[in-house]
Amino acid sequence: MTKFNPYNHFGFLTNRVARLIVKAVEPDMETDGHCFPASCIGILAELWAKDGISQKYLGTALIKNKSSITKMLLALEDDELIVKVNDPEDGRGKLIYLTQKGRDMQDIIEAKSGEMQEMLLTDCSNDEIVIAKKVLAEMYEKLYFKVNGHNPFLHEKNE
Amino acid sequence: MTKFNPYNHFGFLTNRVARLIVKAVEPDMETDGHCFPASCIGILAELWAKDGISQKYLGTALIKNKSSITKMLLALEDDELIVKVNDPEDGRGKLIYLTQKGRDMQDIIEAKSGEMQEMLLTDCSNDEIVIAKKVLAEMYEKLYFKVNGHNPFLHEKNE
DNA sequence: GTTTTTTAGTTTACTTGTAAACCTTTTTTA
DNA sequence: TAAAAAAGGTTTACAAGTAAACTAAAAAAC
Repeated sequence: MTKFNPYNHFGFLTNRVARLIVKAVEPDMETDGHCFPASCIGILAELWAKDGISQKYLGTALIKNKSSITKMLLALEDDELIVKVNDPEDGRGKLIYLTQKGRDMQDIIEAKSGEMQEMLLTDCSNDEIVIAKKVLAEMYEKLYFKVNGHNPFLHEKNE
Repeated sequence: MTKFNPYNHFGFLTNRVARLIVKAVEPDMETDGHCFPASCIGILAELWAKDGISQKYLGTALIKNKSSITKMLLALEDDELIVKVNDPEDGRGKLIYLTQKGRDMQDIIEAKSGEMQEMLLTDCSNDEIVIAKKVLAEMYEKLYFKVNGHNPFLHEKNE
């Protein structure tokens, strides 16, 4: 058996990088006074891409179950980043919309993300970064389909 | 403000891909009869790279706190994948070693990881895959240093 | 060399996330 | 169209992960 090299495995790399990003970003968020949990950024990301979506959709997109979504939305509602509206076309459903504050958060987070990328990837060329994103996006779409049985919504809206 | 494109952000991509991989792999693990939780693979990965390490190290490597490590090791011990040994050189410490069963798991998991990569990356060239891994490894090392104040252990052992 | 401080790991109490039962509305079907 | 099945969300009960207090050993300070 050959020695194990974790750097060869996307499961290892994506998991560690994702966790470390959260860990690295959290203290910044606190000092900036944005008090919602980092896990909620995923919900905001979906809403920035498309405002007014259902909780069910958020669940499949974020790979979380519906009770988790309910709780996260509660936190975002408390911070006045989103509002819940009864779906006029379906008495069961609710639609989630960003508030102005929620929309404003987009620039802040995108800026932070860009800063981080620059800081972390000083030894990578622009081409390499583009390729890395392409490969990850490819995995994302294939995995999403495998797990959820349909393609991610974001893609249609952002091609 | 321009439309948000999540595919441009490593925070989004790594987080989603990492979660989806776990979700996609879990059912396979159950049918194969490996009953330890997927989160524990991270511990095994560290041990495959270097057997006989401390719990403290596992904590920093996995970005988990020490009580989480204690619990995960309990699960792995129950499944007879690892053993805990008192550190002969430090009465406080314990060293974690793989059992034969734990070592055998390496091939199984590596095979699964390879299969997955092939299935997911049919539209990417080999070169692109290598570059993507390089970029992720770069981020991993920089983030690891930023969060933990020193470089990852694995790197020294697997260059 | 004794006292103080720090460190590795465990235990206990809490927080966050999930599964399962529930309510309400919609869709299916007969 | 009435009855049955399914679907979106919430609530409740549970599981997994974390923080903080604790134990015991080592290192540092004096």
